[in-house]
Amino acid sequence: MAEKISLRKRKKFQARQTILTAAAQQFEVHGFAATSIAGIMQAAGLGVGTFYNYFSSKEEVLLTLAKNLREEVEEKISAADEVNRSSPELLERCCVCTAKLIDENRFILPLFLSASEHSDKPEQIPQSLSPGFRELFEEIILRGQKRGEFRDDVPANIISEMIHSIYQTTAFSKLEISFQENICLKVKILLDGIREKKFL
Amino acid sequence: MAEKISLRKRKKFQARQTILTAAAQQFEVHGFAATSIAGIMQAAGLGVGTFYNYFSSKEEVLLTLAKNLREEVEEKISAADEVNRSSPELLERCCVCTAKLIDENRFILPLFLSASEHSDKPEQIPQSLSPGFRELFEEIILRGQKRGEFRDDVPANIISEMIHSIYQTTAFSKLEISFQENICLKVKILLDGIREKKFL
Amino acid sequence: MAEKISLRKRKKFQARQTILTAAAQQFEVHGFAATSIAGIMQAAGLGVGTFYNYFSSKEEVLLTLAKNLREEVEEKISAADEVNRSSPELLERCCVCTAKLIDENRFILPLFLSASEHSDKPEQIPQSLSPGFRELFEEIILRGQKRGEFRDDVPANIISEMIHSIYQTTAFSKLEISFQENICLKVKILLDGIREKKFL
Amino acid sequence: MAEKISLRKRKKFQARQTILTAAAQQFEVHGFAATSIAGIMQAAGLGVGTFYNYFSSKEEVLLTLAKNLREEVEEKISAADEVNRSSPELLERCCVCTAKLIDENRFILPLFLSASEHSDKPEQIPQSLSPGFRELFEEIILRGQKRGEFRDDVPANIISEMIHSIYQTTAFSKLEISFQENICLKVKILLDGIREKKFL
DNA sequence: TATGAATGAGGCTTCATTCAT
DNA sequence: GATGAATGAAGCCTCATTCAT
Repeated sequence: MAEKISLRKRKKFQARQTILTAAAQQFEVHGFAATSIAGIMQAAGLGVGTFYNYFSSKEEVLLTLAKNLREEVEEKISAADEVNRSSPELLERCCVCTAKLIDENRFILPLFLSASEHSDKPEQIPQSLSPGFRELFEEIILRGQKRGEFRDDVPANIISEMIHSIYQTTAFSKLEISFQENICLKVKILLDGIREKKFL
Repeated sequence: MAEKISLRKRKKFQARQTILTAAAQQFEVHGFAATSIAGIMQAAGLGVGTFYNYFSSKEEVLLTLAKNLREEVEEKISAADEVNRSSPELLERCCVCTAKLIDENRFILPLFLSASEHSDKPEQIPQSLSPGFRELFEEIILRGQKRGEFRDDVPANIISEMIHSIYQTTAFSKLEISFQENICLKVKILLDGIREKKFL
Repeated sequence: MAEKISLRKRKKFQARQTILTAAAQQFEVHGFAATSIAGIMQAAGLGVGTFYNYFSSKEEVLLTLAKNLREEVEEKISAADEVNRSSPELLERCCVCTAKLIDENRFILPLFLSASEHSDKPEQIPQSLSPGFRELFEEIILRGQKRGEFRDDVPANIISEMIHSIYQTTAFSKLEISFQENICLKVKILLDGIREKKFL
Repeated sequence: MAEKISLRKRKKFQARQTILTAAAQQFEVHGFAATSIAGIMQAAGLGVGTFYNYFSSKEEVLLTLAKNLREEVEEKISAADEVNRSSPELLERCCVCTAKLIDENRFILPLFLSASEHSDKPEQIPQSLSPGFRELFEEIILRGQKRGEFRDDVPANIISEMIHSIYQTTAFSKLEISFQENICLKVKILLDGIREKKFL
């Protein structure tokens, strides 16, 4: 009986996963606005009605995809934080590994970021993704500022917003350079820009 | 007769203006996707059909709004360029006055920038706005690199993309600081980050 | 004064004519349903509103075009009738010269005939064209039947309807033969089919 | 499970049928152009959106109706051809039984024939119906010409076009005679007109 | 009389959502 | 839980028609 239930749960989980994957692919190909629920479910090889057993809207799917990504990022960052490093070093590492993850799920971040502008229901797409990133970065910056490793004439939240903006736009970049390299260069500039001058 | 025609043309121009303004306001309030043509025209106090006497789609309206803004920005930047200044100084000034203009038309830039990525008719929203900005900045940066005022281990187009990203995201910022101050702080970081080290 | 009026009238007549010609051309190019009043007036180089000074609907324009054609045909047929001929000869001549006229205004007949099917206001397109033709032919046939030149086991109106049908479909023919030759062949068959057998 | 599916499929088929019937009726009453999809679906007692589950345009509906009719006609004609007959006899029989079928679906043929010429989307209404008829008749005529039963100074395709025209116009006839009788009389004339003279 | 901008009814089409199976 | 046909609201767009100039 217990097995039966767990089997059922696994199956249910599977369908959910299938939908998420199909949605991700459709979003990537057609963009958020141009993707219909019918399209997702066709790509998923499931009936339209099934969608509503798992999600209540396209927005929720996107949110879920984004949350998954965020969780992965958080995990990686936490791992990076465990070793004892200087704040600039830590920040750089975090930026690099975040870049790697976003690169692997490239479409999600930009989609999410722009979805709020392009959804019919913008209220359903809260600022719940960004904080995940931003707060993590902000914490590192704050610590660095306390330790005197980063300049403190610019608030930490501004700096983390700036990091955020780098990811966002770079994901759309048309320049002939890889996403990760592009990020690295920008992070280098930023790090040089926020390093406390007396350390130079 | 000539007056008659000019009167009519003036009226026609006015109607166009009315629609643009109403559209801008609706875009700002509801976002691009959630704004319907009927909504725009209702806000404009005109019949739905009238829209099509002036524009052929919502995208075209957005494009027009954006083009108008870009032209203003270009003009200001050209003016700033005329005086002889150091590249960092020039860049800062341009950033500041661009910020001022964008601030006055805040909703347009982000809308445009994201619309180009995620409209149903992306082909109708070309990259015609951004270049206007980016190329201007890129030129200044290139000049500064040649003069040895800016670091040249990071390509100019990456840097101008970074500036671009600052405007884009800051326009969405939820932080409790004015748009222009926010931009100023970020530009300060960026300038410090790209200044040639030997000058320090 | 009289001249002024006549000048005005001539002008008015001219505008009307311009519209008719433009409409004919547009109908020919785009078909009846796909032609808009705006399109006609643009082709005519006149303002949209002007249309309503002369006609009250697209249907009326078509009707006018058709009526003009019919009048021409009637005239020719009357002329042909004046000389004394046998009925078959007369009928053949009439058919031939009708074919010639229709050929010169090819688009009108088929347009008219099908417009009744494709207009939103079929009630406005009466059977007022066909009678013009049909009655003329019917008269000739009736006379021929009375004289014993044509078989009379088939009613004259059926025969004239058959002639009518020949024009109608031949105007649409995709066969690689000229309209007039095509008509001639069919008329030959018809004449052989309706000739009183005792004359053979 | 299999039954479930078949039940649903049966229902789906029924809905399709309902729409076809309703469309046919609406076309007959209001004409093709004046019939709206909303009108069809209201007549069908179904929601507007449902239409698009089955057809993609009014044109497609018409095409389907016409194809159905053509198939029926072809079937009948093939059957008539199996017995050994003289060409004139065969042709007459075919004409008669075609007339019967068209009579039962009177509105379809003319609609189709004219729609193909004057729809907004003429490309969607190919010459796929007429050939069905015309080619069948043409074959019979050709055979008759080879056998010396029909005159051969008029090409077979002209003659079959003439038969075609008879059906087309007679379907619109306002004469006070039944469709089938009307056709019969005209076919009699045509047959007399194309019979090889030496047989008389 | 000529104009053409304004109008809104009306058609088309999409699609999220429901619900009977 | 899975299905997919049915639904109708809602958006888009066209165009005949009006009317102030």
